Amino acid sequence: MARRKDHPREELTQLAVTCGRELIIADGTKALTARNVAKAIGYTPGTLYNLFDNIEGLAAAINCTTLNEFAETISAIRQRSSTPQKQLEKICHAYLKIQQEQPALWTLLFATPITIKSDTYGQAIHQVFDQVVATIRPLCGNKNSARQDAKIIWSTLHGICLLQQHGKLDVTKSDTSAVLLKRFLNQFLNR
Amino acid sequence: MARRKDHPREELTQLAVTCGRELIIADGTKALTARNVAKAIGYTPGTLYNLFDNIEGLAAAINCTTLNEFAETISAIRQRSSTPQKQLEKICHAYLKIQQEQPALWTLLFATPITIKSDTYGQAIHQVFDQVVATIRPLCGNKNSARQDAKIIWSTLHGICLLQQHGKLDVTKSDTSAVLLKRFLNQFLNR
DNA sequence: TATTATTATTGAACAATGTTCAGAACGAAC
DNA sequence: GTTCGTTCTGAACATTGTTCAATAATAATA
Repeated sequence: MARRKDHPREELTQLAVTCGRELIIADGTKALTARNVAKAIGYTPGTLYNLFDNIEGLAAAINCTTLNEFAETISAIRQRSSTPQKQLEKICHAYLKIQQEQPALWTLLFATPITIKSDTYGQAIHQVFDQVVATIRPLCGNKNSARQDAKIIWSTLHGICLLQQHGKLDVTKSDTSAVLLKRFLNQFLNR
Repeated sequence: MARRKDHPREELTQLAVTCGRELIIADGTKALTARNVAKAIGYTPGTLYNLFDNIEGLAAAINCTTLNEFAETISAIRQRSSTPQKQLEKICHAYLKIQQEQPALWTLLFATPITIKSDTYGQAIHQVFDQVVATIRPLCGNKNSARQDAKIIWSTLHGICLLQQHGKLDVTKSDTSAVLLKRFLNQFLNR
């Protein structure tokens, strides 16, 4: 039996998140099973249910780390880049990059239904989204329309990546997600 | 035992699709299980695997009917409405309407990963999508940009509905999917 | 130090899922 | 009536998530 307090609870939770993440990166979202994760952290399935309400709780925790990383990336972009427009473009491309480089993590985050009710999760999303709103604000008239525009841009990013993922609708060389994004931003912002 | 040829194969397939659809409408996508459908059509689970490769095959068949209905709706809109712009608006609202009135069917169609490889499925999608392209074409310069714009609009519709579904990012009364759609179309098309 | 209390962990169990397949039931053909 | 080819069954298997009484390990206490 694993020794008690080999890992304090907080550390064990973090370990589960890390191992779950690696399982997903290695073998896709379907690899995130209770038994797989338990084995990876050297415990039995039951222990996971001391750490999370259910397996969705673990998924949500993994998504939070992805979101936090993205929030960091955005923060760096906003500090470095010059104009709001340039910042926005880079943020959008950073979004696309997540899907390109970590498709499985992106899938868990944005293409897997998470029906959980968690403040932490909502906060993690807003740490990303609110920065998008703030970046757009100078490009819009008032605060309200900035939120709306942010939601629209966010939605479009989502949708473009979903098209990309399914390989449907011939997202071929000429219509890559980057091309679609560029066209969208041009037409949507230059008005 | 159910009698042989009580239903010819084609009819039985259709029955499974219809019953599966009703199960989904009644109890959500999670109700689409092999045993549930088998029970509903008065057969045993094994029989379903004579009709479909796997349960995803049934899901795909159900999605095809949803897509075909949508294609019909679009066709009617294009015949009745006046300008291409007006047509496009109505098509987009018809998309939103599917999610509003049949959320579970919409979820199966657009928010559930279907990894199947089927010509029929691809055709059904294109029967919808190609009409969107055709509608947009008069609003664009050339054919290529029409396809790109159609993909962008399609993506945005997707994304807006996903926001709506998750209830994330405060899609409140003031920022309904209809409001976001209107703003998007205005800014994206009136350039 | 010995005993008790607390807590973490196990591991076996349950229900529900998709899926397979040998064999039974059936209709048709001869 | 016998045979043949389908269709359908229903029991099985593997995997899921999830629970929970029992147990082992530590902490607290006498």
